[in-house]
Amino acid sequence: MWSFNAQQPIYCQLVEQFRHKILAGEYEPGSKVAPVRELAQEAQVNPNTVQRAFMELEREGLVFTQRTNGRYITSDSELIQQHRCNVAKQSIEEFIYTMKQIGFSSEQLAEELKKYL
Amino acid sequence: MWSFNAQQPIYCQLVEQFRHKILAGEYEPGSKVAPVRELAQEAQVNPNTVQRAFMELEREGLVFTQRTNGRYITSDSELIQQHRCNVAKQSIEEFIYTMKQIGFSSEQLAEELKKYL
Amino acid sequence: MWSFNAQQPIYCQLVEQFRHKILAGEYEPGSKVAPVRELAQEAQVNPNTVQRAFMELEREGLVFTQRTNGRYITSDSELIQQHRCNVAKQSIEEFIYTMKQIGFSSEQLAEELKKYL
Amino acid sequence: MWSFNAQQPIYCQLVEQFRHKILAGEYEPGSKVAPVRELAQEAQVNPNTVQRAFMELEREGLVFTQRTNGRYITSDSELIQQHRCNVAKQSIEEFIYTMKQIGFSSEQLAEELKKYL
DNA sequence: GTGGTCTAGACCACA
DNA sequence: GTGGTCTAGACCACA
Repeated sequence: MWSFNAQQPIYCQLVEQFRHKILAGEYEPGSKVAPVRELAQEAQVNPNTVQRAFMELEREGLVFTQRTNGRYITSDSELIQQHRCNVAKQSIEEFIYTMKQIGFSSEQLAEELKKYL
Repeated sequence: MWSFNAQQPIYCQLVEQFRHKILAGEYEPGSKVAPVRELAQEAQVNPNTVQRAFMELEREGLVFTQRTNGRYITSDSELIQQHRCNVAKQSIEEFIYTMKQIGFSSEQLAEELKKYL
Repeated sequence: MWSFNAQQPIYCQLVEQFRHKILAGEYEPGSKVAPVRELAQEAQVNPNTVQRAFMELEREGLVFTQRTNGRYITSDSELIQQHRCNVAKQSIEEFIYTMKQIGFSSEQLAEELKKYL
Repeated sequence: MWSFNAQQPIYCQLVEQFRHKILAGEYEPGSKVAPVRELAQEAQVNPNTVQRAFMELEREGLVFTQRTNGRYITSDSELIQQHRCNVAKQSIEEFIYTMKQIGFSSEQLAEELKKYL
């Protein structure tokens, strides 16, 4: 379930995967997150690395900590929507940028995409 | 003309930008490449960094060195086409992967993309 | 009425808020304090947490327990005055310390303060 | 020169002290910051702890990293001014809040402050 | 039991 | 040489 590449820091990949699960609703708003140590074991990484990933997600407001009680996914579904739109936008823009850079027109790009959908 | 972010090694960003210019035909097949020192000055980076970028492009076959005479873009336009398809494919797959991960269906994804084209 | 931040232990915030109410005379000297369970419910915290806050206030002498009869605010108004002066002093010194640290002179500090009074 | 209390995490105290030195101009805008390892030894803490403090300062934009070359204080003196005003404002508001809470009027507060200036 | 902090130490990429 | 990442492991406060 958890796999990492060597190009990017593990904690960054953790952040991205957690974030996407939250944005997809796979982790339900308001639900409790598994303990750091448990996730660490599951993902086969050090608890500190998971901790660091959550620091970032908390900064983004997608997750919050209840002292001594554990972590929770935000219940603010509007915030989740906002983040989802942002990630989508960024993903689309990066995609278009690359395709144009290697010489695809808007039409060719859309045409090419269809083959993979 | 040359700009770099701090997240990624500069030489990687150079490779990507050179590659895209080759694949887009901006650097013509068979044409001579400017000397490393010149490019280094132009991009405001260390010549070693440009050197390292070319090592990668040579490994990919997009560029070759003629001893004592300088570097050239490959004339093998089929190879260029292949690379162009690969980059497009990879870009498309990564795009689709991310969008699906955050809960977009194929239709929604295509719909959303249209807004930005 | 009771609100807490996540940066500081709740019992510390309770201590501070109780103390300030005593020092301001909002809780009258010699008056009876509401039962721990009641306060806990009112503040939406665990009774143990309120208990711990009172232990600290008792250590400071601002509150005392009459076995089986409940807790009372001290009647020693001189002690209250002393504490009030201490808190004020500490607050002032910390304020001046910070302002000087970021480069405000005594005059600038006083000037700046006026804007907010 | 570097001293820490036990109430607050060391990395937070480091952040605060670095920040104040930047805001006071003690660390000049654009100047190079000593290497993490050096600062760690100077402050008698682990390099990771210093590292963590800088992560926060970078997030605030007061400091930036030049890959493999070291860290620098921001040259954006307007940003520094903004932060300085913010810290001052927060410090003043907290000071006023506490003093009022323990029963000082604006006049009494100003009066009391004078004694310490 | 939960998260938070800190250390010692290793290893890596970059330039 | 510089910063960045990661691990193992210890210890703490809180509730």
